[in-house]
Amino acid sequence: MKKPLVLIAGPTASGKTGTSVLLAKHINGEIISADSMQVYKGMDIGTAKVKKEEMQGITHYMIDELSPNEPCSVAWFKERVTSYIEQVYAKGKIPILVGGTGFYINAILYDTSFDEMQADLAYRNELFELVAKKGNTFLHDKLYIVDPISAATIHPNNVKRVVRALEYYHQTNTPISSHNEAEKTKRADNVSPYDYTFFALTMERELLYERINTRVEQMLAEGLVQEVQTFFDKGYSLELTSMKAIGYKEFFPYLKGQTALEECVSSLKQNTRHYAKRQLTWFKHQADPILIEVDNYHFDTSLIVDHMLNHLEKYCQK
RNA sequence: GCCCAGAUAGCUCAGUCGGUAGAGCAGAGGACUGAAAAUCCUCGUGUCGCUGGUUCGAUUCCGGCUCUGGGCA
Repeated sequence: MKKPLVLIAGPTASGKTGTSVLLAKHINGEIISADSMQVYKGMDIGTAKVKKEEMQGITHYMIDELSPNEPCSVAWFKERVTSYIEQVYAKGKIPILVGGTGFYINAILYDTSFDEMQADLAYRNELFELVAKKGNTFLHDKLYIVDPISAATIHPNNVKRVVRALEYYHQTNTPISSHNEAEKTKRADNVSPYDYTFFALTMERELLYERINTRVEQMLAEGLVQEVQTFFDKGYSLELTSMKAIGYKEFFPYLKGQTALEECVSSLKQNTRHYAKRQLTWFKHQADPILIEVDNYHFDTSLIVDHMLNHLEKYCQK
């Protein structure tokens, strides 16, 4: 028998946090974050991490798991989350996976398989040096020889992907395209280890952009710049995955004294809007969630949760 | 009041030696399977300020006007 899993996704600033806590109270749930940046300790304001008081006694997992100088990856994330999900079941509760990182959500939902192998960083670097010397097309041609199917789908300029495909082949001697095919089939066939209900919060684009802008202002008022400053002072650089987070990377030029604060702020807003758009594209095409237009509910969390409960009747004991 | 420089896509601007125009940004759409808040792809018609004139033909040259900067009084 498959066990229940509730998912709440949505772009940044769509109200996931409040909604998820309220829902958790109704269905005796616990929350697992599906956010690639909230896993980092100390990155609180910029990632809009749930505050203690907002949790309202609901247990949250996958927050503050790593130090910002550690790398993060889907594989690691999946392993962690899977064990947390089991913990929640053991308590007789329902896990609610909440977050904006679609890639991570799908890994859980469709049980994407990852080999045990570690990333081969040395080989990656080798390839990056090669690109620097010989250009994008050269590397892409190299991929074409071992994995023409991937080469056909991956654009030569998408160096990161080309490198990963080559790395995969280097490690396993099989093309990543066949692995991808297999994983895609799982989604197409709706194969999931869970009896899941997947919600995604959306709203009119213009409204979302407005909310993003005001949220950035709030973050600044809460001391976002000082937060970034502490990492900057520790010598953390933009090389780190964590420092590539929106809300952090934008302030580095300011802290280095190269750019006016105002400029960094508008680029932060800009990047957030772009990000939200990418998230929406993901949820529209890479998953098949129940879409909830939160503006139709006047952003009223209890109305939204009521609506969710209609889909979750079977889990409500009362 | 006079002089100078501008006025072209939502914004910043390029350009047309006279044949009705194009970049960046914004915006929109999309991809994604061990970096994903990352990475990458596609999409540009607008009374070329208004108005006369020259011309087969003006956004482009000439005149006037309006507006916006800057300078001089």
